[in-house]
Order: sequence, then C-alpha cells, then structure tokens
Amino acid sequence: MAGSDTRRRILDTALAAFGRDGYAATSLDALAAELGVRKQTILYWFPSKLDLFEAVVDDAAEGLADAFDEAAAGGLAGLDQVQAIVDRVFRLAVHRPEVLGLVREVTRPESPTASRLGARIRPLYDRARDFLVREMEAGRLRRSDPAMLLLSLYSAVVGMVTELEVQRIVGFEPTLRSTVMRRRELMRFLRAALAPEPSTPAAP
Amino acid sequence: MAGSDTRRRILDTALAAFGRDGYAATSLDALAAELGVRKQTILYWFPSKLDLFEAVVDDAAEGLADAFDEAAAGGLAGLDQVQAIVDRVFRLAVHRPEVLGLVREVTRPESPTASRLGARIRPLYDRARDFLVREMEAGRLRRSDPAMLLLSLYSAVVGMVTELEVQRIVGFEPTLRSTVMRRRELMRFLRAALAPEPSTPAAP
DNA sequence: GGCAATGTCTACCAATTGGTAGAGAATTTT
DNA sequence: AAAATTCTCTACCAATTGGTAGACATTGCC
Repeated sequence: MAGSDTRRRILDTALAAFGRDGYAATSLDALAAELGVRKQTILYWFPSKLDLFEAVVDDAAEGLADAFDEAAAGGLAGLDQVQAIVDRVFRLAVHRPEVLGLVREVTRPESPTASRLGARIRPLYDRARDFLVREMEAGRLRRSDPAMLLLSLYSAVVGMVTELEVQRIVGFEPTLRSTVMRRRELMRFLRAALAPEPSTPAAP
Repeated sequence: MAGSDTRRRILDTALAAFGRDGYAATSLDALAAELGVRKQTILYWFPSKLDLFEAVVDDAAEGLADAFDEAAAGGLAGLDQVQAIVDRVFRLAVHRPEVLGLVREVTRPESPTASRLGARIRPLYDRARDFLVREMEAGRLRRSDPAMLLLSLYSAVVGMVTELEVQRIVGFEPTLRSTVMRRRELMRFLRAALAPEPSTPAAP
C-alpha cells in the first residue's frame, strides 16, 4: 500500500507547486523531480495534468472545509464564533500560504476550474451565510449584507497573505510582529463592523 | 514611424495577456496571433520574452504613477486627498483590471521581477508615506502607522477587483450596483479609520 | 535613381511540454 | 509456487516553446 502514500505525496507537493508557481509554470517533469519519481508515476495516479490540478483543488477545498468545521465545532455564537473561524483560517493561511496561492490561481478571470472550486466552496459559503443571517436575526450581530461581509472577510484574509510579499517588494522584511499587528487590526475592524450595539463611548 | 506604433500595441496587448493569463501561460505565438503579426516582430522590438515582460511591468508602473500624479495634482489635503487617490486608483482597477492582474502576477513569492516592480513603485510608496506623515502631524489625519495603512489600502483595492471573480465563482454575477456598494463601504471604513476626531454621535 | 536604415516576414532549430506504450519489479491472491 | 494485480520504470512521440539567421519589402535621404 505504498502506492496510496505516493498519491498523497503527489497531491501535497503539487499543491505547493501549483500554489507557489501557478498551473502553467509547473511542469510534470519538475514536479516529478521534486518528488524523486518519474513523471509517468504521476500520470499513473492522475491521468492528466488537468486531472491532477482538479484533484489538488478538491483536496485544498476539503482542507478549508475541515478548518471551518474544526472552528465551528466549539458551538460558539455571535462574534466569538466569527473570531474563532477567522483565527483558524488565518492560521491556515499563514503557515500554509500555498493554499491561498492556489485560491489566487483559481480565481483568475478565465480559469476553467473556477466553477469547480465554486462547487466545492459553495456549501461552506452557504453555511457561513446562514450562520450570519441567523445570528443577525437573534440580535447577536449587527444587521448588514451577509454576502458583502463574507467578501470583506475573504479579501482581508487573502490580502493579509499577499501583503507579506508586497511588504517584501516595497523593501522591508515582514516581521512576525507586523503580522500579529495586522491580524489584531483586522479583528478590531470586524468587531467594530459586527458588534450588535454601536459601542458607547468609554467611561472611566 | 508605424513601427513605434507597433511597439505600443505590443505593450498594450502584452499587458492585457500577462495580466489576464500570467507570464508562463502567455506564449509569444499566441500574443502575435492576437496582434495579427508574427512572433519575430515581437522579438524584434523586445529581444526576449522576459525583456518584454519587464517592459510591460515598467509600463504598468508608469501608468500607476500617472494615475497618482493626476489625483495628487488637485492639491487637496487630508481625507479629501486620500479619497481622490483611492477614487482614481479604483477607477483604474475597475476598467483596466489587467493592471491589477499584473501586480498580482508580479507579487508571486518567487517572481524574479518582484524587485523590479519594487524599484518602480518605491518612489510612489515613499511619496504616499510622506504625505500621510505630514498630514498626521498637521492634525488633518488621525495618527496611525502609515505603512500599515498603505497596506490596508492596497489590500482593499486589489481585493475589490479579485472579489469580482470570487463573486462569480460563488454563483452570482457581480453587478455594477454591488461594485458601487463595495467602494462606498471602503470609503466609509477609511473615513472612520482616518478622521482626526472620533466622530461625535449625530444630533438631529 | 541609388542606398542605407527600418521593420516585418519565412524558414529553421534545440529544448521542453504533456502524453502513450509497454516492459519489469514487487506484492497479493489463489 | 503460479498467477494476477499493483506500481514504477524506460523508451518514445507529436506539439509547442522561446529564439536565431537571414531574405524581402518599405521608407526616407542624398
């Protein structure tokens, strides 16, 4: 049963490569070399490069879904639940940036796999949306457009990862401290946008 | 002098193609076909594909700089100036998304042209930073970390464009209305984050 | 009209690409 | 132990890639 281990390794390495370099810039030969295996072994497990990519997308979507499930398992409500999920996705995004890189790759305007990722992500999206609507109606979250809110969250998380590279481009190394600061800033923004009551001025 | 017109056309078409499909997925042959010209014509004007890409990056950076200049020419101060620039960049991003696509392409973790874009963008960044610091010291903007603020702005604008595709993936066509709403939301956020005084509760 | 520069083309080329065919181990089943 | 299945390999292949060499046309200059 060493085979299914090979399959697993191919998926992981391919996820990293596709997420880092993109689909077109990743060749099966290079991938195989990185795996210490021949290209034909990859083509044995996945009949074509596109099949491999789709499997990788499915795999990544599953990983995302698991992260959500884990964060939702606590049975929290309102803002606490929101924060738990954001924390979890954030953690994933920071120490496995390839996943976000893959999302970025798939969200290219003409990507043929876009609809595929859409199908995989859609249930997550619906769940999140239902949750928000429910909590808003229960008065635990401020009323707002849930779709817009979810887009903001997506943008904030993806932006965070991307910004690390932009920081580097602009000339300074991204530090752990700056990352932590950014996350705190995001949380502050979310609380402000979502807290059910307009926060009353602090009294001493 | 039809030649330099060709050069211009190559640059424009290449910007669109690189921004849409990425560097690796854009072949010189395809580009030439789109231009109604032979590949060798492209290689006459730009000695290699990488040279072409670098020229495109420079060109895009110049376009961004021009947009900034134009928005800064009004000589506004404080929040008004911020809003003018955001409006301008936003406009560019919405009706020429390839430019943002190119930025996204260049900000890949391993991109060899990252430092190149960095060098071109750096002056813009410094100018923006100086402006923010100056206005903060003059009391026209609330004090905060200018670098962080700029990253937020970048993330918000890039996110806006990306989200159009994500919306589509999740299943509904992005409407003009939703785009306008998103921009308004961003502006509201910015004003809240930057207004020098915590806004006093509205009195009737 | 001759001539040089400019610009676009045709004709190739070596390397790389994703993919096929099938041999040969290794492992499992009988 | 024989047979069948599972897995990885070597050997190719056609198509596409970025790039070179040089012919051919067009234009502006003398």
